[in-house]
Amino acid sequence: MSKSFINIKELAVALNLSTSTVSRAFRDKGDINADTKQYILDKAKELGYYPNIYASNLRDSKSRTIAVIMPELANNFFSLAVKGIERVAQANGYHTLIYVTDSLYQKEVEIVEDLYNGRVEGIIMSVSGEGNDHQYINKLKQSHIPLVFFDRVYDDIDVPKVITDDYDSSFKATEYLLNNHCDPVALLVIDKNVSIGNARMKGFVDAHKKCKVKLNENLVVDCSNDLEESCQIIKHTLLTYKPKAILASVERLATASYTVCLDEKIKIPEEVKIIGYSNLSIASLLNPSLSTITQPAEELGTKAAELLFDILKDKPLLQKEVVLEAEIIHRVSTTL
Amino acid sequence: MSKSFINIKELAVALNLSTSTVSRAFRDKGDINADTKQYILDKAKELGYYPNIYASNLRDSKSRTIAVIMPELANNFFSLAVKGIERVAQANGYHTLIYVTDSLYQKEVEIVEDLYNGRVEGIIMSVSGEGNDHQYINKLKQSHIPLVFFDRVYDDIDVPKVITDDYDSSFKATEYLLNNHCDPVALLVIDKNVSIGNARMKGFVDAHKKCKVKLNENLVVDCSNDLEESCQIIKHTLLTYKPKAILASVERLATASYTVCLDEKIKIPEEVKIIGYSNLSIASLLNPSLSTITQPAEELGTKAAELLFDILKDKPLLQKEVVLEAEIIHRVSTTL
DNA sequence: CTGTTAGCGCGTTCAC
DNA sequence: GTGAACGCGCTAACAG
Repeated sequence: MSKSFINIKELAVALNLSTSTVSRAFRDKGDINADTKQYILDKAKELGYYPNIYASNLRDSKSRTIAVIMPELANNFFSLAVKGIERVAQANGYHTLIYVTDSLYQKEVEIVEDLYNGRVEGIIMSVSGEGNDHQYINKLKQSHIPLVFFDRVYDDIDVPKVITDDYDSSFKATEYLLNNHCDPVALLVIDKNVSIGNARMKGFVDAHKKCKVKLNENLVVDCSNDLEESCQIIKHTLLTYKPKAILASVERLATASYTVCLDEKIKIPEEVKIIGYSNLSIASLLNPSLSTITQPAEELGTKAAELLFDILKDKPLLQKEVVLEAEIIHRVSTTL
Repeated sequence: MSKSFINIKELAVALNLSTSTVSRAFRDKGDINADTKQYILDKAKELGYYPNIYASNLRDSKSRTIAVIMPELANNFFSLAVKGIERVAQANGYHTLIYVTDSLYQKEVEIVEDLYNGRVEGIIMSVSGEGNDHQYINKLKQSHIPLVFFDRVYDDIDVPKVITDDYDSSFKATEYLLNNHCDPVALLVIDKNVSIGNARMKGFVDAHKKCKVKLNENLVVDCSNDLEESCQIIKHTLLTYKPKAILASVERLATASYTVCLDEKIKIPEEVKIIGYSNLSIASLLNPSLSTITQPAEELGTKAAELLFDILKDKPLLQKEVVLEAEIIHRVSTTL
């Protein structure tokens, strides 16, 4: 840090008091005369003294800082989630570090490893590396740094999780489509292996079973993080398999589908219906208005942060897993 | 922080070496035997030793942390900007703290004051409190903590700024509308006093002068941070003054205008044209597609972060003020 | 190349 | 109610 102008010793000298007395003035135990305390505080303000946070951290083994690690930030879902987290942290007098992995497992590992040293008291994470080794997470336990997952989780790691019931929402959305003559329906995912993609896929598959509709494997479509590439894949799917409906597992793929349909002059919802997981506040302003499965993103973040602070405060955890409800909102894009 | 299992002393004992030798193994000066270094690193890994970051911070007066302070996070512009900042920070081996003020001046002051103590080496901020006292910013200088403004700035504070030419883009957009028989045109702002709102208003006013169109003061409309309230205000403006065009100074007000027009069955662009400052990636998917003035949000963040790191590295600053260009994209909502 | 020593700034004993 | 002294964990001098 850039050196603050004055430290406790200098302030003590200026006040003709001991450093311990000065220190006491900044803590809130009644072990100091009210007058001297005020005297000290006034002088401190005058001289611009602020206790060095890192010395305190070292002394107390407390950093009052948490970390949020997520695959991306610049999207409606994650920025809302972080907003919720930051708000709770601020309310608890904590600071919030953010780390974006760009969906890269290796980056996630590096970031977490950089946190073993105690920089933060706790971590809230939405994961990037399902299908990879997760042992590095366990070292966190050794360092006594609590971890809470939200939305995208590792099922094989036993930490508190805050999620929405992706299986259920996907199942319901798919069932709705199948029951309304939208066979075949295509599922667009980013990564089948990620917990989210996985649950949403299972719901999709099981809805087919329930509706006794045979599923064409080619209609579970792995897209890309790259928009251009995804559009190509979607276009190919649309032209080749002519699905009557699309279920997009992330917002980006829903809007990409719109773009493709616009380009290819495929009419929504007449020729293809579209519904997608999305936190777009203006879904109703799209052309046509987009049907959405909307997760309570901010609440997810809030809840995850609250869980983390419960742990930090040694409160007994009521639930290891919090499942919030997603809302399915049918708009014009799935109108029959 | 939660105590890491083992400290340097214990590791040194386990290795039968001195702490300074151990310390050297973790730094990258060539002042240690390669073999002993490897020996130490191996043992460290085995025992799960990680240098305590706060002890290092204290020792070196370096935190390798920066702060981002902004009015809001959950919107396209700011989340993109933060993405850019975080990326640069990560590339420099720095950590990024984020703070959201909810556009509250008082919160901004509290947050900044909480940073005087040297928690961070530098601050990147988009401000919330134009029209208030900014003296508290100057204390940062006393603490030698560099500050860079982006997008929303205090003109009376002399620190590096990364902005777009809001006056220019607003002028051009307004001029376009006035030259195409869209008189009167309404300007929607959140806060006339904020630098952004101010520059965008000046451009708006001056375009009227240039086009020799008399400006109705009632058509510079102060909206709210609350969506519902803003819609009411916009509706009132639309019904009372019947503007032929709307220039929305922030994305939220553009989409709110769409919502009002949808509700009131006012046709865009036939009855009213709409253009807005926006980073919506799907502006072209709206009904009708939205004309936008788009700022290079991520680049703004990137540039601000680069400037800050230049300062931290004592590089000479080439420019006190970086002005990036916004792009005006006309779509259907301003079609004549 | 390695060990010894002396703080970084603060907060908490324990005396007085 | 206040001060002296120690140590949190680490690293930079300095010596050897």
